[in-house]
Amino acid sequence: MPELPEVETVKEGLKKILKPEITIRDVVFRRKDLRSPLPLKAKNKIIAQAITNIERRAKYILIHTENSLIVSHLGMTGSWRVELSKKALRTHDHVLLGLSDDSFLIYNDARRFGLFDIIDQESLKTDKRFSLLGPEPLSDGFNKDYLFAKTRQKKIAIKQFLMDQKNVVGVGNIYVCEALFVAGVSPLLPAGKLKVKQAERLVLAIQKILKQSIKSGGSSIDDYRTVDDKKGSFQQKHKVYGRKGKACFKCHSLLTMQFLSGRSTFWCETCQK
DNA sequence: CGTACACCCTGGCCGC
DNA sequence: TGCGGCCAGGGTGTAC
Repeated sequence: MPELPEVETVKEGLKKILKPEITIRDVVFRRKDLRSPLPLKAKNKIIAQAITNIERRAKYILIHTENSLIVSHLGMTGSWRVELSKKALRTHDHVLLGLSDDSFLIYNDARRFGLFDIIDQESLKTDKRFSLLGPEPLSDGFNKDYLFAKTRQKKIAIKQFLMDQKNVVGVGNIYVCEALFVAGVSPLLPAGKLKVKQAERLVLAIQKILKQSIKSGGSSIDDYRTVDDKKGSFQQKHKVYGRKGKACFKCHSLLTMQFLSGRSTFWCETCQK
């Protein structure tokens, strides 16, 4: 579910709430693990610590404290929200951060594909989860020359290439479909066959789609919610995702859906070559 | 190394 | 109304 626009929206929402003077008063883990074990022993590292900064890297949210770093990933169904009382707890609320303003920051994740970890600030550089990541799609490092060079000799489909976080981060199943449509590139095209022109159109399309979605607060198909527990609205602007058998907005032929490495893939066979 | 695939897990929806 | 099957925005481990 959450791709770059959703994670960015959640990060911005957390930033508004977690003012610099706020400290973490208490940490409660309501189960032992999500996808990986919860850092049961490391929780003392963040107790009584002030929150100093919050940033997003790829689809991860990084909450800096004075001495440590909270690493969070929303997986498919993760969310962060704030409550003023423990009476408001819901099923799948797995981590509670009690804050110095008496509110609770809560990580909820039905499918538990997400991540909540506490690491040392220095380990960020060496941590395997981060050291192998590709460039941010909205940074200068992601440009047509990079994409063209990086795709050379690659046989995998361009869609899979773009979803591989080693090549570029933050792009998931929805936005890759949308960006490929905007760029007029077939998801099945072997990455190595991409022309310079197509690489240029793809970079621009990815950046445009991601920026538009961030403005809409992301796409809420099902579970995704902002920190205020609201839905994003970009799903209303999807041109191909979820529109199998419906008319293409450009040429009116019927959109195709096919599974590609287990992920549903939507596109227009007429407009995307 | 690159690629393909199963798997982790719960819930909602669809068809019977 | 109930139930089984299928599908879902992600990432990783394993096998070739």
